[in-house]
Amino acid sequence: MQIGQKRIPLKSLHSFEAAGRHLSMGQAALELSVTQSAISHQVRHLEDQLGVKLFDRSKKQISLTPEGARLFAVVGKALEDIKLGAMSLDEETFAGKFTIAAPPAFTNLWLVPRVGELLDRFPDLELHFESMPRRIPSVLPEADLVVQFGKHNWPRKRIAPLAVTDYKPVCSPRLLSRLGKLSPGMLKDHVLIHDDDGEAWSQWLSVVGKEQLQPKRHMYVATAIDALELARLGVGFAMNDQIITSYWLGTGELIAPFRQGLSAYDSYYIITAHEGQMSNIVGEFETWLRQKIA
Amino acid sequence: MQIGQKRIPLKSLHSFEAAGRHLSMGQAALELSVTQSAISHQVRHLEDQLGVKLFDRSKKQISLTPEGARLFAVVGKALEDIKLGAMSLDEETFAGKFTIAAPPAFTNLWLVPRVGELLDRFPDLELHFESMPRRIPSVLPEADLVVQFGKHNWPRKRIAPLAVTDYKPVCSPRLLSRLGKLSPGMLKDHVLIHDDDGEAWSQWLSVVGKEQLQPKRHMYVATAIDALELARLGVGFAMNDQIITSYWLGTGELIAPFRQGLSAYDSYYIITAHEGQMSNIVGEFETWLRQKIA
DNA sequence: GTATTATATGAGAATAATTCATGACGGATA
DNA sequence: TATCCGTCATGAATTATTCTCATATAATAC
Repeated sequence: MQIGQKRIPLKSLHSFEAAGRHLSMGQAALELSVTQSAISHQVRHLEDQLGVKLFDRSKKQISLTPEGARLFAVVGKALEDIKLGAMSLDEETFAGKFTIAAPPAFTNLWLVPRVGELLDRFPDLELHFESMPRRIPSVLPEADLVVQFGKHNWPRKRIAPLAVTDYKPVCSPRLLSRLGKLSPGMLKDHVLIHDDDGEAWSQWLSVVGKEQLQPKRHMYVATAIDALELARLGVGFAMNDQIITSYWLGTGELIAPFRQGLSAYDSYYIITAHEGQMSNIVGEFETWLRQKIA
Repeated sequence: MQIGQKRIPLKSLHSFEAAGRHLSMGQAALELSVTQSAISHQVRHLEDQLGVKLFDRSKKQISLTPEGARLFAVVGKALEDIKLGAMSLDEETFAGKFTIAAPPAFTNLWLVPRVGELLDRFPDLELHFESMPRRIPSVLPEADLVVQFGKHNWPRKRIAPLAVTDYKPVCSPRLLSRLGKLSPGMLKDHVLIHDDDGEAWSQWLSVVGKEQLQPKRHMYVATAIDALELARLGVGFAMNDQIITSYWLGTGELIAPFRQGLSAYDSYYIITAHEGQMSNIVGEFETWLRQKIA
């Protein structure tokens, strides 16, 4: 496929997006203050460039093809991002405010339990916690300091390793006590809980030589918080790193039944502005983070 | 500010992005196979439209202004998304998959505890849970059924009320036992925990006639999960609806010390495809949801 | 079948992007 | 400080793209 070699005609995306939203070229034309003909030409041009039919025109009303629908979702979001980004360019930022963005599970299971300390350590700050999804989003959240999982570089930002992970399966002790034998093979009778697209489990299974294993069932959640909660309730086996699981391992509500882990699966990184442009608070905060996580 | 009224000249973004990446218009020109002049014109055009200087040209090498840097981050990733989206247009989607998107706290504190039932009730589905942030995002997550907080309409989707909320402050019983008197005024000595921009608390305070109240401190988190966790740990008072708080109220780890609530603050809604295009499973799932939540 | 509504199409007009030729400016060099 | 070099800016001319206009075509409803 040669798509992607070519540059996408960005301008036609405006027409495509409007047409997709209204499911009507006429409406789209109205919104953009051009003629229906212009929309038609633009959409056609885009289809030609991509080599994919985007709309079905067989009926009276157009409808998105599956390909069109997927592109529409992506483009809609991207355009919205751009618009919002462009609109907020000249906004000022309040000084006493400090925002840290981190993966939800990191926030919930690592940061939140340490908030007491944090409030004491930085008594003058108004603290804001934001989400930094594990599936790395298209736009870096606006934050003074971002903790992200995975070595993804952002233009004009500094990235620094924070901590390496040790991925291991975890489950409820109750689930385990029912079973005598303890081998990876037994997972075939259980539910595997994923908070990614299956990558972590698949890697782990191949490390223990069971890449062909078919579990009783798969279940996919959006955050590690949910994955661990499901595991804690005895639904099945989750797979996560120690920074996050240690909270429940500590209380005894989860156990890690297998010794084998994925020690080099991926790491946590810190994203900040570059040295020069970085405020002192950010540096202090980073130091605090590193001390506590060590 | 009138930015945003105008449509952004998408085509110039290509030039801007390349120039920002190389920090050189000449390089950018080379990459895009045009002349340096073309890049210069385009960047200038973009700056004019946005009314913001994007580059500093005082030195020998151009550099992004703070505004330029922010736009660059947004645009860079948005363009990448579009490119990737366009390239992967002809991939297939798997049928036995059922995705439900809901606010993180709803997923974690309402859905997850009922997953056992859910797995029994729908034994043949591969369940996926996605996030639907409370601050309603620009693009509806791709899901068969979305639970959202607030009556926000989406083009070509069906919206139906699911449940009304009853917002009340909650805190740890430990926090409360230290205090004798129980009046909204005492909140001035405590930390207020927000999972929005302060709206819920501000409304509640005005209902109890304390709109002027200055608490000891404010603290902002991205999800209700974190807010409730902080409350549970005794950090301060969170403010949430009963569907979500009932989990911890049930275990006794949180209490709702004030009788006064915000009963009409906002509601949960279900977003699905319209009747015609909706699969049976979605209908069954919705029925299950409604029965359980009643 | 006819009216109606919606999209497609081709040619020309309008607009926008690009080039070309040149100017301007900062930094390096001697 | 004069000169050179590399980089970006600018205006007019050129080229390419986008849009409109006037119809054509197709599906639907009556």
